[in-house]
Amino acid sequence: MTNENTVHKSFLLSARKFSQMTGVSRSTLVYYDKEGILKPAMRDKFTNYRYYDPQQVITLSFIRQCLFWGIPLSEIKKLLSSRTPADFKLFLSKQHKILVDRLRTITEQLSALSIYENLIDTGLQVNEPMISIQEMSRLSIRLGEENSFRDKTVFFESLYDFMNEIPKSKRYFPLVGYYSDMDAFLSHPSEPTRFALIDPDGESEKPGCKYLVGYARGYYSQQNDLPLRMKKYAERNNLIFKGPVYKIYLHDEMCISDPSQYLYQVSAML
Amino acid sequence: MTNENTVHKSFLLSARKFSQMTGVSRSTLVYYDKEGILKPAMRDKFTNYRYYDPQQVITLSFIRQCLFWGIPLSEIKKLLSSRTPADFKLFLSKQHKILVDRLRTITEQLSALSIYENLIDTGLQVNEPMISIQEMSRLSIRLGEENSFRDKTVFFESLYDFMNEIPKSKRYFPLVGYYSDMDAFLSHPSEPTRFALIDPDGESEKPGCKYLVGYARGYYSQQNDLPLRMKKYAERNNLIFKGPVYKIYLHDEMCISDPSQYLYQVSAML
DNA sequence: TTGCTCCTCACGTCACGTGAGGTGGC
DNA sequence: TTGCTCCTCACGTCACGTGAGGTGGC
Repeated sequence: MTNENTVHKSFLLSARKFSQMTGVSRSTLVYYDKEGILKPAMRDKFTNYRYYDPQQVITLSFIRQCLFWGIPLSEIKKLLSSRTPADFKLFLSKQHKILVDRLRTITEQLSALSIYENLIDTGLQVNEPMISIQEMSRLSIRLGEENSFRDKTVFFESLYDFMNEIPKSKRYFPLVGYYSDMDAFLSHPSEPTRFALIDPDGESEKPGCKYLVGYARGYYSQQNDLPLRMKKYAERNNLIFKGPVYKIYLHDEMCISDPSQYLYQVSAML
Repeated sequence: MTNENTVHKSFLLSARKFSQMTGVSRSTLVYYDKEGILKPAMRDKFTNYRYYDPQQVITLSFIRQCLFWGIPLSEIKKLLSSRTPADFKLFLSKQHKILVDRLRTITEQLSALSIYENLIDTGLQVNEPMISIQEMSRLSIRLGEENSFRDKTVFFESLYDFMNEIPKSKRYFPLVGYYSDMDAFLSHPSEPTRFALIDPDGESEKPGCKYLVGYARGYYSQQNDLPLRMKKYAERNNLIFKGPVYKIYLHDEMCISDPSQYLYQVSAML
């Protein structure tokens, strides 16, 4: 009897061995046993030890692969009991779509990350009080509708309208205030004509050309003397503003806790 | 008093409004409140209702962004209380690496998926009993060490050795049996000289050229008459085998429950 | 009174991980 | 007796979701 058992077990694997070979923890194996996902091929009648068939490595790798793809164990259980190549082909094409979606999301996230990294870097190197003429390169943006600023909640009402327009997946791109021209910026510096996002897939653009560029700190709806300083600078240097003005936050809520210290860059097209 | 309260609340947002504007559920907001992640700007003294400041939309979007990046709430809490642009830049570059890793993993998964989809498709269209000469295209593979097949557990011992050689992230690619030549395949059809994976990043290759191709069903270590049939076919047609033989499972554990029905393709280089 | 919004509190989820306490054979 | 491997069972985790039961102002 004992002999028979030993012979029988000789090609089976103990829980520890099975765990080591597959890289799946023993507690996970116990869990799969309890849930009926993967029962050991044999149980010792006296010690109740679990013994696995080498074949089961393959079932296990199937389970793990499905889990990686985000399929819940309950679904996997169904798949384990009945699958045909045709079924599985359908299933794989579903997974294919899911992975392509994930890929797109991550690519977008990486774009956003790079943009933020650049903005923060720029902000760290900036000479804040200085106003200067800069050749800036093209920037893809996503432009919102025109703002109305009807009642007292001014800034945020409009911002919400804008935020609701854009798909959720895009909301992590940095926010831009767009002013149709320098007059709009001068008369209402905290009320941009439109909101925009820096978005590599955006359909609008901030053109690449010469800009008059200044920096200041403050919260979104806060006012200061930057508009006037830029105007005076232009007058002294006989500059003429020929297009829209962009307000871009270099250091915003992502990296600064105190809203009064947000750092932004204003660039007015020349 | 009531009046003052109303005036005060006029620019604040009720829990429902705040939830709607941000797309974050109310139960999540309650949770963040309890955990001290995001406390409402005000609480009504009588009803205990939560009221949020429009500014808090921004803090919330920061939290959500971090969660998306896989940062636990406990970490986010720390980040919220103290962050400088320089800190945050470091933090972002960490996240950058994580995202690049995820991207690579998903790209690999997509490759594996496409390979499986192709194999399954091929298997569905195959005329099983037929042996034929086919021009096959090049295939990147990852070749393992030579097998020894020392004791009784033959097939699986060697398979484990091979599986342990390759990184875990690669283990989902389809398995291939590699035989150094036709004689090796004929004498030990269930004991490949080496194991291999179909892997686009593999350093070895199954060359693109003419092969004698046959199909059969059965489990990994199972034997049948395919080797002999291929040999006879070659003799009748005066074919000479000039290189290794590859055994590729078209339908394996991924799509068939019954191991005796696994479908494989054997291609012998001509 | 009814309907509305919001509250608190307890429990569930999902795929495990982590001990505590016990067992059988060398 | 000690050390080893394995067992079972209960509870924790993490970021919420889901009710149950209650409240205050129109």
